[in-house]
Amino acid sequence: MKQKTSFADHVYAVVKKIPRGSVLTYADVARRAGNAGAYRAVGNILNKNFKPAIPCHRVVRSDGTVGGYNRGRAAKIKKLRAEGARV
DNA sequence: CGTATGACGTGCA
DNA sequence: GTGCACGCCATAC
Repeated sequence: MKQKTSFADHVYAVVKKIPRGSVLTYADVARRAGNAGAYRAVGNILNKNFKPAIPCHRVVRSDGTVGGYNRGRAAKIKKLRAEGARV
């Protein structure tokens, strides 16, 4: 069957399902996407295929640090803090 | 196909 | 606790 869903599509689906006030790590997203260990690709895909419908700002590093954001880490941190995330 | 890149993760000094 | 280097996987060229 044609795999219309690439790893990136899974990542988007997972990130889109992140509830407000919760944050997942890149490793977590990669695990849910079906490719644990591909946390490297997760960040890469989000960075190259950023979508406004995806709360990618809820994806942080395993350390709890924000990491990066196409709009600026400050905006991401501010958003996460507004939701109650610890950054 | 091979090389280069990256919003990462872990280990070590 | 901080900084540097290596390794990992997917995507782009």
